[in-house]
Amino acid sequence: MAERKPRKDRNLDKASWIAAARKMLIEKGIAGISLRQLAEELGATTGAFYWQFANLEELLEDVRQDWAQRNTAPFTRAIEAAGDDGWEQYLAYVGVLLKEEEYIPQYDNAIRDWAHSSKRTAEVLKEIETLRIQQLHQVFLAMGFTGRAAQVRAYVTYFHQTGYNAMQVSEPREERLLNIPYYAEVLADRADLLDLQTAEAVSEHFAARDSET
Amino acid sequence: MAERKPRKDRNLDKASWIAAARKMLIEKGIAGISLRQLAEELGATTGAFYWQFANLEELLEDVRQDWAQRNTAPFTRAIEAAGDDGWEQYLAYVGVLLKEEEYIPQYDNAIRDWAHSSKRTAEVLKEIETLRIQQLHQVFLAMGFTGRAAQVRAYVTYFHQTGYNAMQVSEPREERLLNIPYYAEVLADRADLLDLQTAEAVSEHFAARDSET
DNA sequence: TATATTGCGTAACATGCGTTATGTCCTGTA
DNA sequence: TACAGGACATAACGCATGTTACGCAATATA
Repeated sequence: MAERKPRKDRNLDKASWIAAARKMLIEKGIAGISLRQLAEELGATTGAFYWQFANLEELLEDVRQDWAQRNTAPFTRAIEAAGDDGWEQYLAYVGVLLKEEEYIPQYDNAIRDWAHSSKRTAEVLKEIETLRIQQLHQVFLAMGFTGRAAQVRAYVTYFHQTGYNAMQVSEPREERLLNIPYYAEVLADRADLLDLQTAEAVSEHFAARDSET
Repeated sequence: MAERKPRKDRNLDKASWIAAARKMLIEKGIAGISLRQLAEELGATTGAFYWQFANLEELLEDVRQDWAQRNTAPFTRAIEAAGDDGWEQYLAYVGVLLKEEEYIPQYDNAIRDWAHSSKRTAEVLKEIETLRIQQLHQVFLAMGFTGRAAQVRAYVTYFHQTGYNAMQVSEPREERLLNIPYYAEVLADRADLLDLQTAEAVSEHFAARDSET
């Protein structure tokens, strides 16, 4: 039962606890996080935890920062890499959403839930969301929309994304891809993508864009 | 400390507990609900609770049903009262959203949070959301949109609403009203409301519609 | 080789939780 | 007026939680 492993094999640094907490937060929500379960997940005990952190809140604050960085940076990178053209920026943004490799929508959901019971989390969430909407606003300005029209399109796009994630839609990937051109028509007023009639065509349109950079 | 009130004054029926639980759920989320605090809110103790319910789960199931009814019926009523015209139905739908008297957006948020930790809640949520999206789909069909275009507009409208609520936007009411015409232009492809240049004009447009029925 | 420090494991504490057993007052009925 | 049952309050049980005190082995240092 002791099973005390030699020092070299164990590597319980802060990052390990943060990673385990992130996983547990995404899977079970903030209420599902407990120190004992975190420790068990890592094959350790609560005693080990208090060597790295002063208390649970200190870990949770690190998780908030982990989220802010992981789920924002991919969009910033993609948009900046797309150049000055607004339409290209929009496609790059949607590309990150569709891949769901770097950006983890469930991470967003968990943070949003948590924000309802934690003032500090609500603070961080609000800060990041303001930043994201400003990013989208710039994209629509670059597309040629002005004033309230650009603002509203940024809102609709981001709220739609948030709502889609929050609902955990169980849409087949093919259906989702086939809808993309219609979203583009509604949100960006561009019919360009309506020519893409199959899911493969939509997918390739974004895949080709990836390898360009 | 005893402070036992006479029987006539107390009225601890099921509805009282459900109302208290609804309030607590909306304010603090599902994790903030505890039997002892509920009892304290009602000036009672946990003993009183178990006279009305077999256990906590039984109350929570009643809360789920309370939500399903309270936050769905207003839209159904408004749309049916609007007649056959799709555009009128859309305006009626937005009217309920704007009033925020019957429909409580925070109640939706709390249920959606809860759904992440409760399989049964996720089940009820999914059922209601499917129903809501079908309602919107019918509205856009009545407006003349067909096939995937009607479907996507139903999605965007509902996801946008969900996202707006989930983000707890702190938008001044005047700003929100001024944006409404632009939402209508994007989502319903109708520029009718763009003539409304002031918040009062938008507000009156929906107020006039209310008193018609 | 002796010692100090790092890096944990172990066990206990106080607290809050849902639930239950039991006691007790109030009210309706005869 | 006596009694039965409804409508609670009270107190305790078992459990999970964050936190802390303490012990101990592995490593670094001298």
